[in-house]
Amino acid sequence: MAAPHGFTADDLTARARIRQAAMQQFAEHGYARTTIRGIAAAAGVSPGLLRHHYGSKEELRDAVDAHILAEIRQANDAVLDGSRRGDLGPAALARPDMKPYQAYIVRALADGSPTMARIFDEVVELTVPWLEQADEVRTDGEPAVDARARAAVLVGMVFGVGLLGDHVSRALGKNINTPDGEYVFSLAVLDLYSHSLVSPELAASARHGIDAVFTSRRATPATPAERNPQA
Amino acid sequence: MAAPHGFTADDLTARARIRQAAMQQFAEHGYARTTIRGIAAAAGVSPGLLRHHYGSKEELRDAVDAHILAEIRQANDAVLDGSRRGDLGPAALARPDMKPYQAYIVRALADGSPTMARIFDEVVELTVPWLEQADEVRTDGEPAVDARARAAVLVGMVFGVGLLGDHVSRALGKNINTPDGEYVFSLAVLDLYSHSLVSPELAASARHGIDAVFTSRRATPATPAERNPQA
DNA sequence: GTCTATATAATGATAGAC
DNA sequence: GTCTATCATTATATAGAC
Repeated sequence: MAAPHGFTADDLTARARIRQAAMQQFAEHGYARTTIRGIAAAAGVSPGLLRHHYGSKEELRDAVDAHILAEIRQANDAVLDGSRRGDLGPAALARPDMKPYQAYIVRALADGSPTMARIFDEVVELTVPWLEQADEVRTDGEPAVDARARAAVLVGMVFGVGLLGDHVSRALGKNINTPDGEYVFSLAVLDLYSHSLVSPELAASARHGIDAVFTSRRATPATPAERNPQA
Repeated sequence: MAAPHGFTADDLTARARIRQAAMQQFAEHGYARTTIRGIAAAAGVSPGLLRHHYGSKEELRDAVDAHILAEIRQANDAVLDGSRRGDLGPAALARPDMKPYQAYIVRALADGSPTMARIFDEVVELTVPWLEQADEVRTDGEPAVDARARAAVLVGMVFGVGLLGDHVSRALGKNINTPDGEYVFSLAVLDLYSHSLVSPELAASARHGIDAVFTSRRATPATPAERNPQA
């Protein structure tokens, strides 16, 4: 969000500025390295005021989580009817109206926020039908694992890359937090999504390698049921 | 590693036990939340001994980084001749001999370790020829962005998912740190690698959407040079 | 609602004995 | 090489004035 349209940060109440500053600091530095004093300074208020409005550092975090959850719910209801949600899949996080919360969401996930964990799970649910749609045109037989398992891993990868943005930017030669860098990043993600990265032969070989490793390690071959835990 | 084969933790010098405990604690809790006292307790020594052997918390971190870097170099030289390295691509992290370091590497990346940043960059380099190989059999024209850009994003995703292992495990219904969970995880990753996740039509539509967003935001259409920053 | 001042706890760093 | 004891700093939590 930043400030609502037509208003600057100066127009926000101190309470809102604190929440906003906390979101930014938690997203940038993580919970542990963020200090109450740092948030207060960023919000232009005294440390004491944070306690007055939010009680403690942890309660402030909870308030930020709750606020973002509410914003997401509202954005979802406004932008999407239910029938379109399945179109999004793992790209849900990339929606323009999610942009201000992206960094916070992934950082809070890494920090163990239960609220953001729910978001994660919901995006996994969005992703299942998205993968099932791709499965329909699959030409090389049944998937090795069910769609939910693949969705969990895929969403983990898509969310997780946000935690390594500095490294991706460096390797990319462009900062992915600038419009140019974000553009290249988006195209790269889309290209990776829309193409197979290994040949069927190499995939079969890798599959045998995986089975060999885990069969010997577990001393029993995997059953189909184990490969499809949710089925 | 854990202890070298044939030896238990009790056989290691205190210095080595401290390094080992530090690696484990940094990997599990991150640098900021890990305490000197916590490491000392895990290693079964006094906090003072950490200073004696390593000087400070940050120097201890550097020592862990250097040790892991050396282990990786050694494992690379032992297991691989140069010609085989390109086969690995982003799966380099998944190599069995990298297993003990996986969690530390990705956590240290998120914590900004320059040493692990070098590892990241090297895996990106390993991944470029891997993607170029896939490009050779591509049937739908030139990639939207060059292989290095896609490699950067792909490696970011593969490494990044390790930071959200708890959430992936929950969504998966299996702990990916157990053999069963790791097996399902590996199969899911391979399946995602080896299949296109969106139809060509949907990809083209998404491409138009991306171009529309960034064209309007930047007020100038992207040039081919911008889409291929390293070319 | 907002601030200043202070209490309390945790942590990294240090000194010195064995 | 290893430990105990202590210092200095930082951060959160709290109390009370305006």
